[in-house]
Amino acid sequence: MKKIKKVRQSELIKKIEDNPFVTDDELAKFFDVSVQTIRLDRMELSIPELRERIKSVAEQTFEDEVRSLPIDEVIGEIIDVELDDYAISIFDVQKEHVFQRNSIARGHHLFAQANSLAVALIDDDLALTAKAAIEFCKPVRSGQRVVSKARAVKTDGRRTTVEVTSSVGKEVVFKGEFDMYRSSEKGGE
Amino acid sequence: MKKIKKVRQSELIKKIEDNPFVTDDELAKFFDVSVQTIRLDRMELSIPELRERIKSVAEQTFEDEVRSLPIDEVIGEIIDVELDDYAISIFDVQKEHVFQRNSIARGHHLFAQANSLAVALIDDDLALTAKAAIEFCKPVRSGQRVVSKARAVKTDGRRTTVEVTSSVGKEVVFKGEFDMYRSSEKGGE
DNA sequence: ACTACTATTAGTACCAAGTGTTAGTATCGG
DNA sequence: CCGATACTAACACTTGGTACTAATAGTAGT
Repeated sequence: MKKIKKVRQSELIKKIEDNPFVTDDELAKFFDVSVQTIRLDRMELSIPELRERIKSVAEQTFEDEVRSLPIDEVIGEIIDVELDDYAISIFDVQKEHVFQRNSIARGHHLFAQANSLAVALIDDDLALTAKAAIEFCKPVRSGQRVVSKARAVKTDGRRTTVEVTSSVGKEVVFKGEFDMYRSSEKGGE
Repeated sequence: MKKIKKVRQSELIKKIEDNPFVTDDELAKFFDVSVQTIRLDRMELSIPELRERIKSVAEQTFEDEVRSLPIDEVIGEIIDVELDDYAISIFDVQKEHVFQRNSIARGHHLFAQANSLAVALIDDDLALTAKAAIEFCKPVRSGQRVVSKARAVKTDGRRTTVEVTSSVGKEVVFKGEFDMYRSSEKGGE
């Protein structure tokens, strides 16, 4: 005997979630009902048609791709910099930067903001991070704006120590000490 | 005067790459030619139709999602994991991960691989990085494959210390000690 | 000037995967 | 047995195309 409506509909949901690329026709054959019944089910469950499903999946990807491009360029926006002295950047935490489960920002984004700020601070063509000691003081959530402040505290030949503090409002969320390496010794200016 | 064919076609490619969701009709209006001309152009350039474009974008996402479903949001590809013990991931450094000037991988990518591996290693819904001490031992370049190995070395209540070592071939390029926090204490097994 | 050729436009038939609507049939509970 | 719910069927219409044919405009070659 055929499955009862409720059962079919709940299985339909799973089926479509599992493979959003399935057509009404295929579903009809699978459940051994008419295409119309599948359509009615979709109506009742307000599941959009195949093309809309595919489109929305594609739109997600596309937006993600577009948004993750500039991540490599500069993480956060540098709003002030005095080379070999201090630098400030801001970074707006958005949905794509957080864990889906708990909407807490993934550590590497905060690290990336601080690290790239430390790199930007060094007045040299080739600045690399040699070591770092970091601390994630408080979780950061989607929608929050992180202000990162970097300060060069010590320079010794090709090594520069940079201290970075990131805050949301007045609360410190991240602290790091970056040991930076440069290709040439700091020239006297 | 209208643009010559060659020009239109090269712009058409950009236009579609830029926004794969554009219809022939919209393109026809944009270039002020007939829909048929756009279709002929697509044929010549072997650009698939709207739905196929969208579908292929969606398929990518879907495949990606499937791959990262259980081990959510990891940088690099996890190839082995034993929860609360060890984990291994690989990460292929590509052009977009390096500084343009010197083609050396940006630190935060190596950090991200190590950090997300440390997160994946923790057998808990909510794993966060509290502190980390890291060292970039050797520059990594575009095209190289970084193998990252994480090992849980100490667990004390909600704190777990994870040691991560990343190598290219036999050479260690990154070392890190991550102090991870979990939402619930590790259950005795 | 005539021909050849390219680029463009127009129009037709067709397809997939639907929507929206109306109508008819089955089946089950009370 | 009646009526509600569930299901099926049929038809017109929509989008965004493919595939094909035919007509036209402009340009170059000889």
